[in-house]
This record gives sequence, C-alpha cells and structure tokens, in this order.
Amino acid sequence: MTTNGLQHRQTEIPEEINGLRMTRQRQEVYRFLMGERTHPTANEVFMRIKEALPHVSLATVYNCLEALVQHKIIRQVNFDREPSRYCPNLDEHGHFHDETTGTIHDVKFKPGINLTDILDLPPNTVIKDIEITLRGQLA
Amino acid sequence: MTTNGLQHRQTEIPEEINGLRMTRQRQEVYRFLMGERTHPTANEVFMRIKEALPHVSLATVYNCLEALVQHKIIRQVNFDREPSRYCPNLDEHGHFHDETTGTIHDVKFKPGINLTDILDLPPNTVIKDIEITLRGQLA
DNA sequence: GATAGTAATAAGAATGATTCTAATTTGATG
DNA sequence: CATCAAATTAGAATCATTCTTATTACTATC
Repeated sequence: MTTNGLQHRQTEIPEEINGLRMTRQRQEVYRFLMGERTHPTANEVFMRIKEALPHVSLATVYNCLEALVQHKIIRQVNFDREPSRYCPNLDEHGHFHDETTGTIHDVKFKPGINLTDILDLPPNTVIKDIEITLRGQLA
Repeated sequence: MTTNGLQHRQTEIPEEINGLRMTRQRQEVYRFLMGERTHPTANEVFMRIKEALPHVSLATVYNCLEALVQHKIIRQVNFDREPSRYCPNLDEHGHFHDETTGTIHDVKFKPGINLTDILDLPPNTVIKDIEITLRGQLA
C-alpha cells in the first residue's frame, strides 16, 4: 500500500535516504542514475528526467545531485576537466575511461587489497576519499 | 659556452626536450615548475613568470603548459573541478590533498607494487594513464 | 644575410559547466 | 489553515579554459 498511486511500475524510493528527504525531483534523479550505468553528466540527467518532470530546471538537477552526493547516496566522478559524471555505485572502486568509445567502466580492486596498504602515506593521515582514474583503450 | 649570456644563475634548460622546442616562455614555465613543488595552477604560473617576462600572456601560459604536458615533460593534475595544477614529477605517483591546509603532497607507491596488479581490469585493456587522488587531513 | 614559410605568442573575445540570486512553490508543523 | 523552513525555478553571473586573429620569432633556403 503506497501513499499515492503514481509510482506503479517504477522503482519504489523511500521518502528519506541517509537523512535526506527524497523530493520528487531527487527521486527522479536518483531513479535514473540507479537504472543507468553509463555515468551520465548533469545535463544528461536533466534531459532524461524532463520526460517525467517537464518543468524541472537544470539548477534543480545540480542541486539534487549535490544533495545526493553530500549524503553519500551517489558519487561524483571527474575526468580531467570534463563535465562531472554521477555514479550510484558506492563500493570502493575506480573508473576506466575507454578513449576509443568514450565509455566509462567501474573497476574493482582484487579481493583483499586495501588501497592504503600500498600507498606510502605520511604518518597520521586521515583519508576521507580516494579517486582512481584510468585512461586507455580496450584493444 | 652558451649561445647567449642571459641565463647566468638560472637552471640551464636545453633547447629541446622530448622533441619540444623550448622557447623562452616554455623555459620560464618549466623552470618555475621545477623549482616549485606546490603544484601551482596556470594562473599562479602566469603571475610568477611575469617577473621574468612582463609581456607574457595567460593564453601563452596555457599553451606552454599544454605543450609540456603533451610532450610528457610535466603532468597535469586535477582535483574535482578545481583549476588544473601542474607537476614536474614524472614518476608514477598519486596526490594527497590536505583539506586543512589546502596543500598537495605527492604520494608514492610502496616498493614492488604494480598498480595494474591490484585492479580487476577487463581483459585486453591498454592503460595509458593512471591518476590517484586522495583527500583528507594530516591529523 | 635577405626571404619565405611555419610555429609561437599576445590580447581579447567566446565558451560552457557550474554556481548564485531572487522570487515562487512546496511541505511539514502547530 | 497559517506559518516557517526547505526546495525549486529561471535566468544572470562566474571563471577556468579555449578560441580567434594579428603579430612576432624561428628555421631553412636561396
């Protein structure tokens, strides 16, 4: 029993995630990202959720993405200075950017590997976030 | 015996590196980066080399940096969407961004570690470039 | 060493992703 | 339903970077 009947055939999204109230706009952004594994840009999210929310604004998409990132519901991914991309995979992982096709693939670490074990960090370092980016091609 | 006497007391820079003709502007950009380990931005490079070349333009600094990067003489380093920074350290290494002070530290890998060994890459992947970024604080 | 052709530089305009501003709407609460 | 805070909207502003065009500097050749 849902509180409204609008979301049949769509992924149910709770009213709140990690303390963030999931407004209609945030739901659409999040739902789209969950079903999309191509790491879309803010603009791509905007184009797509306009289908469900024709009056949504690009600023709102940026606001939603920022809120989702800050509440650790999605991750922001940057390649050089290209437009930021967004990723619903919260597991620790890197990104491989295939230069031939332009596609982006998540890269997992081999089991048992702890990133901080292999890095020569200064003592007393508190790591909040790690980003690994690879560029190349699938031969 | 140099071809001119202008560079006394400065690091001698060859006329060509990796096939790139080292013009006066490229020399100044490169010389500054070599002596500076703070990973300066294009604008910081610009401000500084103006002392030696008062008529240099910001566009030229960007051109020089791009040429140096493309000829693998320096590396471009990006943190999120902040202005790009430039680094003369060509060894494979990552960057630790200390949020408290805003400073950036090079991070080496522990001896014997090969990055591709610990990543679960798709088969037949040719890696051209790896970037590792850490954010946190020195407690 | 003058000349022609190419590369590099300079100055300022243009671009484009992102952020900001101000006004409106929505939602939660009493 | 009145109130207050939060979210959304539309459009303007920002700012690192790139582009354009004109000028200048090199290089190679005569």
